[in-house]
Amino acid sequence: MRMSRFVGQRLREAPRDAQTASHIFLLRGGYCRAVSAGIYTLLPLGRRITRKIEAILREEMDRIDGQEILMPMVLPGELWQESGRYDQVGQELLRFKDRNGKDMLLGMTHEEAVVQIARTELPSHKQLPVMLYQIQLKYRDEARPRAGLIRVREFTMKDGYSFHTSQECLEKYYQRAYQAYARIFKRIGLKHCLAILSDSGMMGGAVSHEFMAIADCGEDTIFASPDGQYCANREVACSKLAYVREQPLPLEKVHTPNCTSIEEVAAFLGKQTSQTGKAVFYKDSEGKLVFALIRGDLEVNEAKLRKVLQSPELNFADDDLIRAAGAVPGYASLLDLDLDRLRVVVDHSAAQSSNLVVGANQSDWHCLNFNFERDLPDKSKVQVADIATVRPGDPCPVSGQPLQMLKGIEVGNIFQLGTKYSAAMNCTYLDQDGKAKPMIMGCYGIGVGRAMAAVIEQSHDEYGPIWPLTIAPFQVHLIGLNHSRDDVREACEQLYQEMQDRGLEVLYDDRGEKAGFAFADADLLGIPLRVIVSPKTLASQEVEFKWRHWGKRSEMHSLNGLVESLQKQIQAALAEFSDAQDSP
RNA sequence: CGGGACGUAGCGCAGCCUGGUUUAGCGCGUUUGACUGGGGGUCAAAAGGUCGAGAGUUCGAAUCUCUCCGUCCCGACCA
Repeated sequence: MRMSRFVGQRLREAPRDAQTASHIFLLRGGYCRAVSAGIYTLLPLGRRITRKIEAILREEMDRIDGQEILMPMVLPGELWQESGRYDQVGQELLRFKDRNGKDMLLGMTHEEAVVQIARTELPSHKQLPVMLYQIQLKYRDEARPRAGLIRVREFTMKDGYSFHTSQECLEKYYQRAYQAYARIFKRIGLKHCLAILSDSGMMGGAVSHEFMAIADCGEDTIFASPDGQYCANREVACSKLAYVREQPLPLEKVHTPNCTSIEEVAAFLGKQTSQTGKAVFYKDSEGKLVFALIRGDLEVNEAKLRKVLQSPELNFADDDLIRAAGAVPGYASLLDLDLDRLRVVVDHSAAQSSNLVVGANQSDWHCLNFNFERDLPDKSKVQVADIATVRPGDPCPVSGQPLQMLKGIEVGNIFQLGTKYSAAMNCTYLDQDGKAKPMIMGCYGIGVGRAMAAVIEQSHDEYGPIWPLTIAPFQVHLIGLNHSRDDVREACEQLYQEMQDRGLEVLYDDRGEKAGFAFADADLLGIPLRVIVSPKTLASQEVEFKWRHWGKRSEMHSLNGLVESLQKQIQAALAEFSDAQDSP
């Protein structure tokens, strides 16, 4: 491709809206343009990259026996009513009516659509297992798109769905998918990518992993053990905290005027916050009050609590609701409370610690020496669970080592769905025994544009992206300096022709711009190999070449045999990514 | 949905507070020409604007008031 014809202007300055490296460089380099909040057009540069990522995705999905299909982005509401999600999912699902007034929606994920296919196309156990995948647009009406292509409303996703006759078969396939994902991210060039335990959220299902590209701008918080034995999303991460166990002392009421916060109470009584119990109130999906009790120095993890309560929604309760249940805000306590009027969840930290300071359920009074086992004889109305937010440095649940906190971009995820959708939507097969059974499903997603952005976050310098050869928009950037001179132009044209003949992907800067201008553009394009032709190099029948990741350093190479040499270097470099080709 | 900021040419900004010599400027980019030629060069000329939209105040509004829309940031939410 000749740069004089190539669409996508480089910008000297980034739009003010762009904050993260990937957002800035994607816009400055002319990879994409915003159309609306979280909605982008990919320009040729960006599209060339996503096509390469998509090609890798197809290869790896095919290698684990995936079959590509293409489902529509526009779906009838009734299909989602079958699974129950039409009403469950919130405003991220964009609903609208067609001209006949029929409920329609834009697909944000395709379980329903693929189940519709599976239940008609796969009637027999003999056909299973099967994995169907697609690379298709999704739409999620995000409340807050951000960071360029990292969090968008419309995006391309590779989503795959597997169908099995047994949990065992699903687990086996899940392992293959896991391996395929590891290969994919390696081939795409994501260097720091962790597979972590995650919350399956609205997807349902028991086991799931998220693949996180570690990057400071990532939205997800990860807790990782330094020895690599444990790695989990903050939403599910747990730790092995030690709890203070002592001989229980008698309950004692103490006057604590104007001490409505844990810090105030602890300071007033001369205690550590970890010697107190904190009451946190929420309102669940049905509007019922939730009383969460946790050790004073810890925070409630709402994602965990939501799961314990099986409540998709959870909001802080207002004081009126708390009072209505008979509790006193600021001094609330499980003691002297009618537990039928609310839901109670007690964190292990509060259930297992001895002699905590808790509220007395009376304004300006607390109780010393609360012991859960002793002081709440009727445990039937109380759930004890892990609802604590892990803190950096807390001990790893596996190794006991202090957990590190990392930020990550979720570039992919895999779920063992089980029969959630097949059961709800009557997706059954006839088994050997002649009985209809629901298929056991898994699902596997990767965001294409987000993966591209994540690569920039991990691989750039102050001048622009540094693309891995496997997904680079071009392999070679050929630049002619003093391009108006016949000898330079002719040498460039000849090289350009030869590179194309040999199948190299080459972008040829034939614009005749000044060196500084051309180099600055080249840095923003981030093409791995750069070849520079100028009167200076031609004087010795040479050209200059360098790898983008070298920075400004370069080497000379004789014109003779140049293209062959580049081809070899490219093959060698690609081979470094392709030990991923080994069978799992 | 809560908090904050912003909206003037493709991009970055000034002007607004204190309304009127503003025919709305500047830098980058774009077009034309010349000189240049190794890290966004110099000179000359040019094109490009419903000042986010609407209403109001005023003799007069980019500037003051109100409403709406849009965008970004923090939080909430997020298969």
